[in-house]
Amino acid sequence: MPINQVLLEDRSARHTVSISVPGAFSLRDTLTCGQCFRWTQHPDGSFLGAASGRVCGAYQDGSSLTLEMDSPEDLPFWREYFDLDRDYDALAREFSADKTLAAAVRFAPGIRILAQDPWEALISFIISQNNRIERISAVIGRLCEVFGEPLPGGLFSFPEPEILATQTEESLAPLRCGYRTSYLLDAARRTADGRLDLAAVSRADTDTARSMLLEVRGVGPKVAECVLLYGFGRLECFPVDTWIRRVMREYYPGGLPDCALRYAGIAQQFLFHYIRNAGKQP
DNA sequence: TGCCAGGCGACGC
DNA sequence: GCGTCGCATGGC
Repeated sequence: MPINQVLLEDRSARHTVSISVPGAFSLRDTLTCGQCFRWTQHPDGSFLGAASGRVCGAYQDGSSLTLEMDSPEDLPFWREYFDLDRDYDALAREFSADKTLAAAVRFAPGIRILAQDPWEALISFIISQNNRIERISAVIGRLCEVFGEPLPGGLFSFPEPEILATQTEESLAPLRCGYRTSYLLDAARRTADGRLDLAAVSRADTDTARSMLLEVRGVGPKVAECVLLYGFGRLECFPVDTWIRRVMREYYPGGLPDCALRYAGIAQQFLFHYIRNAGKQP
């Protein structure tokens, strides 16, 4: 099975498992639909990425998903990360009560909501504001390379709050993230000194969690919603960016349909991908 | 060149 | 409370 060149060089230290996934699952759509920024695709079709200090090479062939991990004990972590144990078929049926949502699901039924690290999600979506996905990835890549720890496969960990908290606007300048630098510093310092307690956010009800995140400079309604959805698994949260605003104007002037509300965040990801990409293919 | 990007904070009213 | 504007950076 072709995983990727980088990892093959150090194969002895790695562990490969192939698992069966639902037919609709799409590794590619899941990793390239704009919810995460640290996976790269290799010419052989495999993906290489890191999350929570773990490295993963991933390759999909139909209903077979092959994961190359640091340790066999990481499998439960990656199952949860890729949300492999949720019944998305049932979800698709629920969503299909609405015509637009049904079309969005049909367009890319294999998208899954990744369970990302809260701290990484916070910083990533602060950087995402008024920015393009390619550039967000580039900035985060530099952030990890400069301030993270080296991992297998030439990757780097996401830098801890304590590391970023001791930086300055000058030392962060090489990231070229513009005016968001001060936001990033505020988030890091609050997290490092406990004014923002991500474990407490995790325990709190969603309204309380949201208000805790909104205290960070550079975190407004949209970023808070993204952090809750992608970092804390609050699947009812519904980030509204320029694309989703377009969807709302065009299809839902009266608000989201009832069938979307319970898992509005998942619906949002399908709609986001749909509005950005439908029509691009011939 | 101007416009826009997974927005937000400051400001004016 | 709501609308408008500036904001770094970079691609088209």
